[in-house]
Amino acid sequence: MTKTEAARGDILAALAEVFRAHGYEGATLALISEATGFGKGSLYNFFPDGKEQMAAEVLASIDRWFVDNIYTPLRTASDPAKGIAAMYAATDAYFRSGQRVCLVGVVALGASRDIFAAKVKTYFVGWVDALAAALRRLGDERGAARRKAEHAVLEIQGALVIARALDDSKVFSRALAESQKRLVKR
Amino acid sequence: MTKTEAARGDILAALAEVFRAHGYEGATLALISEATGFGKGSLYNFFPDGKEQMAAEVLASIDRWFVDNIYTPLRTASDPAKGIAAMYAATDAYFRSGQRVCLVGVVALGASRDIFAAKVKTYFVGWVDALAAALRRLGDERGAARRKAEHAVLEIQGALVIARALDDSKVFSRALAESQKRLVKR
DNA sequence: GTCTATAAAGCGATAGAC
DNA sequence: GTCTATCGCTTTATAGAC
Repeated sequence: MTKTEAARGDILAALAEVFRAHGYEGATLALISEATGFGKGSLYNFFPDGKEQMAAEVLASIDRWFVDNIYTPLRTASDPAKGIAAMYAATDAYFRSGQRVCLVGVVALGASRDIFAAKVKTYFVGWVDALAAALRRLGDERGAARRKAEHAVLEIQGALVIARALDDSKVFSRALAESQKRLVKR
Repeated sequence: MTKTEAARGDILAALAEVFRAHGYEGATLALISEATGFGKGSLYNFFPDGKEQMAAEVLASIDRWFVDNIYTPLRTASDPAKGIAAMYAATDAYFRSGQRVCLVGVVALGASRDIFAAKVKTYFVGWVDALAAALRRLGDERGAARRKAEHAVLEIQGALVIARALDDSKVFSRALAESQKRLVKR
């Protein structure tokens, strides 16, 4: 990785936090400028197409992170059950036990969904598919694996909403633990 | 109900749709003016404190609707199982099989959560409590009823995210049906 | 009560100096 | 590359005519 590529990664990480905290509509260039430490001129040098490009690249970088750190390990783990356990652990860490919101989920619920529909779909389909593959390796039939995987991802997104709404991170970690237990057991 | 109270109800309904579609930050007075059919001057005559008051009253009206049409029936149904079935049916109808988003959930995930934290909490606590009361009447022990109720509400919110993300309303209705089955059975 | 006109501030985006 | 200055537009909110 070159030096400028690494710097771009740092900028995308800061951008992601701003979009997470304020949503696409609420993330102003003033907030972005403050969070990244770059003036507007520099930001438009990095992202000629402005805010939309920033969000698109952030979503792409999040998807990349999940592919590398969650989906691929889930598919290639020698023990699928351990792979699933690692997924839940990584998910709890990534979302800071529910104190950090899922930007892709926020975009899915918001008005900007139409602009980023393809990226939103890719993210969730990737998650469901990788989890379903692990469940099949655990012996589940194709349809059951898909259905259970979709439901587990749904539970994670729901847990983020409820944890934020009740302002209680224990709700999130508990929901994840129960989801995992349910997934491996039945 | 007086004539002006009914008119205010109509305005709040139109306001709710705008906030649902664009979020708190994205709901501009221009959009609100178009949706309600009132000029900005009239809007500030109805809501002297502007956008924040509009959203606060919308959230209050949503909570009132859920108390009247979901929480209270859930508590007073002669058959708790039928009360729960009615809740799921009303929920599916209210959210238009997942094509309509939950404004309270959207607010919970967004930056405006801090402003409306109390109202968000009231809404979800009211739902969980009412559902837990029905489950207790079905024979569940106190802790189990609470835990299962919280999980069911979590599933509804998660289903809204996934249905919007995958752009598939079948996902929502199917998730609700499975949630209901799971809740009454075990 | 409802409107139009307008204020004051903030918005995304661009130009141009360095 | 990064900045400051600025454009043109939109934002929330207010004032005042009717």
